[in-house]
Amino acid sequence: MGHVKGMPEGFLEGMPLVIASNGRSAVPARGEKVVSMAPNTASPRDRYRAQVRAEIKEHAWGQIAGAGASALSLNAIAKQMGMSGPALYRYFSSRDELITELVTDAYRSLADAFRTTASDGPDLAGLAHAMRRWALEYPQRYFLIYGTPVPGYHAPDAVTTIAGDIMATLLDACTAEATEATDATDADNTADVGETAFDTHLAHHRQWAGGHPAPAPVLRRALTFWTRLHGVLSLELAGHFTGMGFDPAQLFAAELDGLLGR
Amino acid sequence: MGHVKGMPEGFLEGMPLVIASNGRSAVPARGEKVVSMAPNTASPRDRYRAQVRAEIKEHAWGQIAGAGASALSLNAIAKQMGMSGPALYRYFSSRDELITELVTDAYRSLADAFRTTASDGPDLAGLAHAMRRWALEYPQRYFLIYGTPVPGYHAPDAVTTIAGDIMATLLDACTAEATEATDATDADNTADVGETAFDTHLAHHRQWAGGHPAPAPVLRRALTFWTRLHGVLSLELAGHFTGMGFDPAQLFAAELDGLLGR
DNA sequence: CAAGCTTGTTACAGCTTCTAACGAACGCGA
DNA sequence: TCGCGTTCGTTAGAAGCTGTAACAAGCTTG
Repeated sequence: MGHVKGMPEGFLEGMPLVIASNGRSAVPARGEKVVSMAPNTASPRDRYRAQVRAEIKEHAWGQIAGAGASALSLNAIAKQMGMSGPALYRYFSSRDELITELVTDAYRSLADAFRTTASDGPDLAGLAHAMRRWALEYPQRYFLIYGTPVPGYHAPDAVTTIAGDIMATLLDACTAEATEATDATDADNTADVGETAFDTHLAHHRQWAGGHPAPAPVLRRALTFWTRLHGVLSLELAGHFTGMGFDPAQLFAAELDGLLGR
Repeated sequence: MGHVKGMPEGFLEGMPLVIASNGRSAVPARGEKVVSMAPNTASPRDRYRAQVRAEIKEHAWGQIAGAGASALSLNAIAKQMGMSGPALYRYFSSRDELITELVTDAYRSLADAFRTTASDGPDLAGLAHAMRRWALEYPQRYFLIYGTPVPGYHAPDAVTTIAGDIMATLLDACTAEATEATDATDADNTADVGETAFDTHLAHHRQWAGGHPAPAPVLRRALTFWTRLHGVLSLELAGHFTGMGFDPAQLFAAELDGLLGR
């Protein structure tokens, strides 16, 4: 009900508002409706618009969790919200735009989880566990980021920026680990890790580090961390271990142990 | 043209037949039409049916390569083949059944690539390179197997069987490597690999090995091989390295080097 | 040859995305 | 306070999809 004709009466008080404590997190916690604090000075109409957009995205996440991103239906979302299908196109110009927003939010969510963890000190093991915790809590978001790509699709600038943030956090932690290691032992024995051929290749192809001062072996370490954790995590989330009997958590822990040098 | 009304006249000579040399491979090479050798005694109708099914699958692979599995359209395939939409339902009872077939074929294709490689001797490095070669040649098949899962979907028995075959091949290679290592050095120093906590866990949860006699450390090695290679490969195929500048092949080689003990 | 099975056709229901035209409510400026 | 433009939600409809039903025509087997 509610929406009979035209804009719903009293739309400002019509929905429970939750002011986001963290100004960055664009992905609401389960069941909450969030309006960012920054555009508090915005016009009522803008606030209502942001509100509806957030509600649409929430229903979208619900649908994705239930049947995957490919089954996302704007029409179904509209019905759930008690309005007609075409009304949603006032808020998202197309289904693709909505999905792009969800992808961006997923990246932001992961970046937030990483940054939050790293704020308690740059610790690779903590980052790894944060990664797994986040992935298990939001598998849909994980697959939106790391799942099957759409052949024609090209990610917008926003996500490449956020992906850079995530990588920077990881590089910070790897750098901290490296300096810590050289502090613990004597100087100049960093070479005991072994300079590989790929390290020298990386030294010449490091623009992806975005100005991060980490030396090539540290870049390589970050890449290895990323690929190995993704290897176990993605297979676990996709259910490839389900029929196998062992505990994926223990496999993850074992892989992390290997990464941290036993 | 061709199809005007009813079954096309002279359908037996209507299409170029290629008799499969390998009786197992259900996935045809690019641009070929394959009919298995075994049901050569089948009725002409059956042969025609298999022929059309294969042609449908070929067009399906083309569509998947172009726009992803979610964009696969039976109607579009029918048009490409010059017949009406509902006609396809004589060959596949639903879109899901077609996709399931494609998934099964993808598994079979990977299993064939593995088996072929292993027939030249059980060599882990060779298996790894075969994996990457296959994945780069058929990224769509890789993502059909290891990509984003559909929440409700449960794989049919056929694919779990084939997945078991793949794992068996990998376990064979890992076993060969282990015995080779113990032959090279003296006896009873297998312990220098280090028995991890996860090894003992695996020793108690090994039914997934399907009766393979490999000891727990070998099981663990197979798992590690699988997850690490998948980690680099899936990120490469999904394009997560594209903007980064370095050569994915070298990252893969480096990871493989690490896996093989430098 | 004749009966039956198989395959193709068109028509249609019901879903989807998305556009177009319209009316009503909001809210800002005068 | 009043009015007018903007925004929003509506219905109608095009074009596409999956999948079903009814029917026509040809192969194939008794």
